[in-house]
Amino acid sequence: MARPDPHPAPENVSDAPLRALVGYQMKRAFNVIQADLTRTLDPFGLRMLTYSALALIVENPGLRPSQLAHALAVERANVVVYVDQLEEAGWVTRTPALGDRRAYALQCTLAGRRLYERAQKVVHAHDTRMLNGLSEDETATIRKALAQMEQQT
Amino acid sequence: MARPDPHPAPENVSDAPLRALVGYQMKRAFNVIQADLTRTLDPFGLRMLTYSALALIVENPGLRPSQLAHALAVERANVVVYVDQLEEAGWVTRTPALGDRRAYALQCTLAGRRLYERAQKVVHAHDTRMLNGLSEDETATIRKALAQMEQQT
DNA sequence: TATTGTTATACTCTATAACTATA
DNA sequence: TATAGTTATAGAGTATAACAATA
Repeated sequence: MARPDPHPAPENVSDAPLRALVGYQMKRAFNVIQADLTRTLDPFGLRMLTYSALALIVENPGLRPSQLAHALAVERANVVVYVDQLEEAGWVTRTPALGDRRAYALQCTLAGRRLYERAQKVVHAHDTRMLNGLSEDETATIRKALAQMEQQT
Repeated sequence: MARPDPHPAPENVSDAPLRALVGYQMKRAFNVIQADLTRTLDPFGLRMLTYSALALIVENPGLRPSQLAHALAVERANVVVYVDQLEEAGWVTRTPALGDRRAYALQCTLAGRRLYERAQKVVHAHDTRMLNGLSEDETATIRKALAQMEQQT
């Protein structure tokens, strides 16, 4: 007579111990947001990082790549790639910085500025959609908490 | 006579338009948390994903890889790699599932369970540290918001 | 036909190390 | 010596496509 399966597949998978971790919830939420934002920006030829880099260059003409790296909280080496892509697409220019021949001044082109303005609309709409159903107080709390987590070493 | 630099480096880089996006704040906070958790788990030979996979296997003996993929919200193909790593380290076993010769039942070993219990402590401490200074109400709000963002398509 | 586990692959994000030109 | 930009590289996360075995 056959004995019952010693390892039956669980019918209800419990992830309670993981769900208890805010860090785990953050990861899951962020993955969904990231994927959604990637789809949102794809028609513009941008990704979250190239959009962010473009935004900073539009807002801060003459920005140096090292400043951009610091503002984005990534290594300088990675910024090179983002700027390469933005430059190849004709949205950003590198011009030699006066007064320091090692450095470059980043500027957006007219096409770059216009692209940013169009993309900004959909990004903000995406962000609003993400917060759909949350009160202003709740949103403020989230902003505060995220800012604090970022500081927390 | 030299004209002034037409592209001086901005003295204060403005990232206000990006900071206005909760998605951007999420990304920054998550990067910090992720890096910190990676360092926390490194001494155990685990990463966030292998820790999560191990947790689910410990809590749900007999779990199928496809169930694990669903629970982790990743593709089945990626789960293969996590289970490979956990199996090679001797923390998890794959045994043929009775009743479906395509499937496997995942089980943790005694070493796997003990590792999980030790790692769980530091992970929970990490999570608590991350929320340091936030009230219970605020934490509850964040949990609610994150859960909702994850649902938001 | 559909599903399970798997392999192979590609793209992205991130970091580190080392190089060059310049400061 | 130190810094700015760069190149090369490696590890990790994620997704898609396609396959064999089985349902």
